[in-house]
Amino acid sequence: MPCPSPKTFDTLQNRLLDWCHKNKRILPWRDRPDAYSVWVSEIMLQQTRVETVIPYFENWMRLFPTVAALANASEREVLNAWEGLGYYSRARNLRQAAKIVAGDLEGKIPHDVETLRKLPGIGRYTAGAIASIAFGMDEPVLDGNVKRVYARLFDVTEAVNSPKGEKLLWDIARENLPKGKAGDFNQALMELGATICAPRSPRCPICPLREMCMARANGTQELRPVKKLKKETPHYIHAAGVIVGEGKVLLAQRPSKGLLGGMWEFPNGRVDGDPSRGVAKALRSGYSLKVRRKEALGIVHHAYTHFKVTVYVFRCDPLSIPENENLEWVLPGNLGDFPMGKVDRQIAGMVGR
DNA sequence: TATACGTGGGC
DNA sequence: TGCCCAAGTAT
Repeated sequence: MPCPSPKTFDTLQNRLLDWCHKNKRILPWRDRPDAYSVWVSEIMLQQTRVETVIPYFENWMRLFPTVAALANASEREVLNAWEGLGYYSRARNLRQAAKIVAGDLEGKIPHDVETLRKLPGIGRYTAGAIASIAFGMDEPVLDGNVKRVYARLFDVTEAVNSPKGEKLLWDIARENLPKGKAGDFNQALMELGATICAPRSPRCPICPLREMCMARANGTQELRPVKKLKKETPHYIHAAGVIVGEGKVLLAQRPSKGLLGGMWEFPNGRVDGDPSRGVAKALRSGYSLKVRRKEALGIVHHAYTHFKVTVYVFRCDPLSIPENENLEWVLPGNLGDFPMGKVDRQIAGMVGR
């Protein structure tokens, strides 16, 4: 009987695991094997770069070191810690989920994907990531990195953001999962996608999967993944009021759902023509505020995912302000206590100048 | 099933 | 400058 050659073990899984063991980046959550750290990092990393997440993760762990600490924190504290990270429903969902774990699950984070997925903010990807990385379960993950790696490696021509493409890729991810090593393998796949198999200019010459990728895909790598295109974003004109009375400015809290849910803002609204003519009307129709426009304070441009805005900012005098729990007079020095999106944080910087 | 949801960096 | 992209989820 012939002796098995080393090539016998030279599988996709072994190549990737071996490469990752030698080349993986040092990341703060990788020093913390506890499930809560994995959970928090996975939520923060959704649609967000590693370099952006690192300082937020470290600060978060100082403020909310355990599930119980997070469950006992206020929404305001949590949103303040999240400010600047974007997709703020992640923060509110994470806090809600922590309350469920602390209150209904004896403080124990579920090990299985079915129970994990019942928690707000945990979808198919995150459930697989927590189950495999934190608890050693044999569960696949499929994120943007894994989609790209597999789309190139297996020359997937179906759009990766179509239902058919997603189903195909989840099947591929499950079929290729090495039993007992799912956590390390999933991370290796994502690490490869992030550092070698990049969206643009993939570093194929130094890829550990080069031979098998070339053998299967034969030069189509740069054409993958295929994506359905998205539509263009509209551009809106807004007017915002810095309403000053008795040394304080008026802030409004946004509804808990939708854009910047639960965050605070300077009252503002969309205007059609000249912003200086439209500002008072916009604040009256949007907030029932009656104000008199004074001087212009500045202009803020911003691009959200689905639209762009140009915001004209005016100082205003209050004429009639309703009693409303979503409205609050704030000393300029205390504006930092109120979680805000980027646009309103910039406007806050204009106050007092 | 398509769309909404933030922000920052690269080219 | 403008567009693409990034460890997705909820509705």
